[in-house]
Amino acid sequence: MGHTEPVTTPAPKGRRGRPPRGSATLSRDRVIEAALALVDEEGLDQISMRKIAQRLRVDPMSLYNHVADKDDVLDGIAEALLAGIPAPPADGTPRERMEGVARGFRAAMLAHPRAAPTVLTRQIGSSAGLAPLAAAVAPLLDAGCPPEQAVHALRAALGFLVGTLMREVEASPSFGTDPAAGGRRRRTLEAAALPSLTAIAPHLAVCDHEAEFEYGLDLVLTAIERTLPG
Amino acid sequence: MGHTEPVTTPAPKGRRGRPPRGSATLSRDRVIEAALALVDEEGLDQISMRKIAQRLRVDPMSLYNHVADKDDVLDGIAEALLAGIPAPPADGTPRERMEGVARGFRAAMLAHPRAAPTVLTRQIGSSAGLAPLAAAVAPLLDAGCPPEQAVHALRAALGFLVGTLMREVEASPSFGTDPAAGGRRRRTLEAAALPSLTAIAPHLAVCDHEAEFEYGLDLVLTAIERTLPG
DNA sequence: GACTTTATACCTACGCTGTAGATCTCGACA
DNA sequence: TGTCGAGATCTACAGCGTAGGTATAAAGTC
Repeated sequence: MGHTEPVTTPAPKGRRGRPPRGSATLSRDRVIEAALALVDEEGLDQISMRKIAQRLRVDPMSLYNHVADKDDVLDGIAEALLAGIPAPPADGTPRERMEGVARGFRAAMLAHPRAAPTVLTRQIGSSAGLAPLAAAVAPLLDAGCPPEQAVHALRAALGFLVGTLMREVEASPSFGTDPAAGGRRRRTLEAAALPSLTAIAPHLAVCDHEAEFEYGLDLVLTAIERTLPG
Repeated sequence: MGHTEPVTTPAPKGRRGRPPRGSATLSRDRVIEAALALVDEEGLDQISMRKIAQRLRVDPMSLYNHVADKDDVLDGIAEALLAGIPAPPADGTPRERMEGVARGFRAAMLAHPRAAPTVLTRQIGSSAGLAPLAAAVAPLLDAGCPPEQAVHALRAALGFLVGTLMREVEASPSFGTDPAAGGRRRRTLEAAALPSLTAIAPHLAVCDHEAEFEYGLDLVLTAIERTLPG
């Protein structure tokens, strides 16, 4: 019960000014780390500059010494997630290498599902995503694919990845996956008048994300493979 | 210059209570229509209950007689967009019919690009999306595709659609499309150290969304077609 | 050592947000 | 005519992002 504080007081009881040398100082990385932890726990829409500051036991305005604004924090979170993509193996068939990048990307997003939309739903201004991008094109170019076509293929594949991962992290339309898990009033697909829907309804009700991902990835990569010369 | 009002006053100068018979009354549809118009003009992140009310010349709290909360408004916008998908032709090859649904979906989203994320980035609790869904599966089932596989194909295709449209409406990672258009500090892909990137950089700089969409759609639908029996 | 500069922390305050709760006023039904 | 309830307004609150100001100690300069 020791000392009692007004509960809203940050921490070092109002000591102002530059912190003395020994003390743990703030930094952009610490801010973003705290923000990410908060997102993991409470969700993207629940974070606020004030809560981040509270977690760091610091005044909210102090954050602005290390971060431009809230948007900058979200950018930082996105960078952190992208940095979590493992470097893919440089050997193997082109197909295997592309699968490696795709799976690495997926794994990085699923490591922080609630934060994933920072990557999937924003323009990323950072260069953190360039390495995986390069790793994804390289196999195509190595296989003799003309650059222009490689870009087409890349965009198609990225489209699939983004859309599919959005569904996995429940940030996207999903029709019937996981009843009761979705927000609010998830109605039970009364479908009725639409015969083709009643035919597939039972299969819509289940969704093994991993299997679904692999199915689609195979579809897309096979299609891309077929456009390669030779 | 007639009558001057404090500018923040809604409209009928504070008349309280149930509106007299002749006057135009509020309704859920009117609220959502106004909200959609506002999103079209100012963007999703700029709308607020207060601005919607102002546009309707009504007190902010009046909206709550017709709408549960702000989230409900966004749901309504999503429904409105989905309702804009034209009914696809019921004849033609399976391929043509699926293309029809996909293009209709795209057209409906591009009709309100700034509102599109309400559809693309939320779980939709409404049945407004069921008709297009049914229209998309029907060709597969008609072609003898087993229901389970049809669902896999559907999910893969939807993933591609969502991801690609997110990029088109600039709500998603896009690497280098349309320089200067993107938010804030769109850096010029200094890439440098990554040779495979410098090889494709010029092609990353241009992006014809329509062509890109058709390329990917062809890729995906061809792949799906190949899994059909016969 | 003394003086200045600079980085970093805190504090106050503003305008905006979503919305709970109370109040008023009319049309509709008894 | 009396009562009721739907639908509008008004007031108010807690929370948000952040502009602007102030204090303090470290680092740089002589």
